[in-house]
Amino acid sequence: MAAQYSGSGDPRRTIELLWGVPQRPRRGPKPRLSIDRIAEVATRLADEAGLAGVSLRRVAEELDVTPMSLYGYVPGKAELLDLIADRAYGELSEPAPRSGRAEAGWRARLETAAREGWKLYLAHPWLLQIATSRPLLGPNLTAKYERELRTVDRLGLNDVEMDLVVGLVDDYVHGAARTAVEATQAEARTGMSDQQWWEAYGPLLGRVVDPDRYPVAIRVGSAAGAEYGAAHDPARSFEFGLQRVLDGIGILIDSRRHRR
Amino acid sequence: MAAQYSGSGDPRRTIELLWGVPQRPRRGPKPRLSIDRIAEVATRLADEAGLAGVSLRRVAEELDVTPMSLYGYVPGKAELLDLIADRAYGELSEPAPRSGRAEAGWRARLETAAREGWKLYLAHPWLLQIATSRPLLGPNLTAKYERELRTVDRLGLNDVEMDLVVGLVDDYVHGAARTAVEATQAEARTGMSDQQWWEAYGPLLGRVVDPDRYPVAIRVGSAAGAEYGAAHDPARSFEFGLQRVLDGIGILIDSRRHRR
DNA sequence: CCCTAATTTTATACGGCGTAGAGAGTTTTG
DNA sequence: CAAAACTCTCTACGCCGTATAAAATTAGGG
Repeated sequence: MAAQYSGSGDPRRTIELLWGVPQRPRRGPKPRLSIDRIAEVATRLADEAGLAGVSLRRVAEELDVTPMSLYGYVPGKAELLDLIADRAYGELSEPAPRSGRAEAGWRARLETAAREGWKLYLAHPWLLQIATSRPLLGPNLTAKYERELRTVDRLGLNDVEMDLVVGLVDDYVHGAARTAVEATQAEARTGMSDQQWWEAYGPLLGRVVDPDRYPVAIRVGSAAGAEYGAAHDPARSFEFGLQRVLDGIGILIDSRRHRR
Repeated sequence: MAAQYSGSGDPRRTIELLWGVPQRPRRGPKPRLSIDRIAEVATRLADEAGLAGVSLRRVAEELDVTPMSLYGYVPGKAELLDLIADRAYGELSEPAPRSGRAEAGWRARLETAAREGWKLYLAHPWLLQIATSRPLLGPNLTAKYERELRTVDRLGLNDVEMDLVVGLVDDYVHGAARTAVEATQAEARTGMSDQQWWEAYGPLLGRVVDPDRYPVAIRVGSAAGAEYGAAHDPARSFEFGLQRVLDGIGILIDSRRHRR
């Protein structure tokens, strides 16, 4: 899988598309489709078969329509992907109201936000592959940013630090989710469990690897494999890493608090 | 760009390919190419034009050969991508010798390892898009794992914790590098600087966004934008996040040390 | 009411992709 | 020197995104 192209067309149209600016038709035949139905189908295809399963031709077929007719609704594939990405972020909950006293629960709130992102990526793994260069800036991704910022508002951090903290958590969640999804998909694609795979090809690997070159890797790899019952335990890795990240953020927040 | 497929073929062949197990030809004409030359060209194309710029047809053309002839060296495109990925990881330095006293410098060592990964991803952004489901397990990625594990060996962490710590750092570096690369490529693709982009489309965005819904995002976004002189400052974000991650890991290491 | 302008939808086509299959050419072995 | 083993080429299939032009459909203005 590869990060997919995105947003190559006219940004003006893209923005209008994402934010649902109504279009102005008067004269011609009434449209048989809607942007929503198109996005819905594209999302379903992506969920079922990954981004590779989303082609304009397939989407059109599902809607009983010529491929080219989609271009009346969407400037191109890149914009369609942007659209379904932002829609997917819309599955996240709305921002909690801004509470008065923020001090207490920042960690629980930030943790919840991170876990929601994690779950979303596992539910729609293709999200991880959609390149959001030019930060997408759809309504739902913006809402996610807003929600995450609120978890660290009024803690003594300045605005730039808030942005950095949120960026750190997002980067970590994205990276961890990617690892998890790849582990999952490997099993789905090869039809072998981790254990089967290692039984089948471990010996071959053993014959080819020089153990003197990778002593720690071999030791740790086996220990981890034994403990997980697999090569990885993505959920556990995520939780472990999240706690460390939050610990690190906690140090920063404490230092800012004591300074006041 | 999309996370690209990887490793769909026979794992046996893939492993042999990655680890350079010599093939056994006796009879036929001598090969006009080599796996190395093919990988070299593919890497160059990826560096120049991203993964999308790598096609077997283009690689073949560069080598003055029919596309199909490549199949004599490589089982398919997926394996070729696996191959150039592992080769790229080979640009990283060799593992430092395992020092006797490890206690002191774990933080500097881990920091260096993280920064090397970061630099590698910026040098070969397509690495971020190659899906390493079935953890690739080439010699150079294994060496990277070994090297990173050694930075946290003999600090009181058990083997599983060492694996988790290294995984955390890798996930974070990957996520942060992805963000950085996307920001960079956005500028390259649109031919507009961040500033130009915002000047051109900011007003449109302002007309379409409900400011009551995103108060904190708007405040923080502007503050961050003003400070960075752009929408993001990826290098600064990376350094900031890395320090927080290391702080968090430090807490864990301290707690384990005191327990002994 | 009908013609015309605006709009949607279709048909066809181009150039790209990965790779299957069959055959031609080349080298070594018995 | 023939045959086996191997490399390489040719052709072809079914995908892809989308450019272009023509056909079908609707609404407004005279």
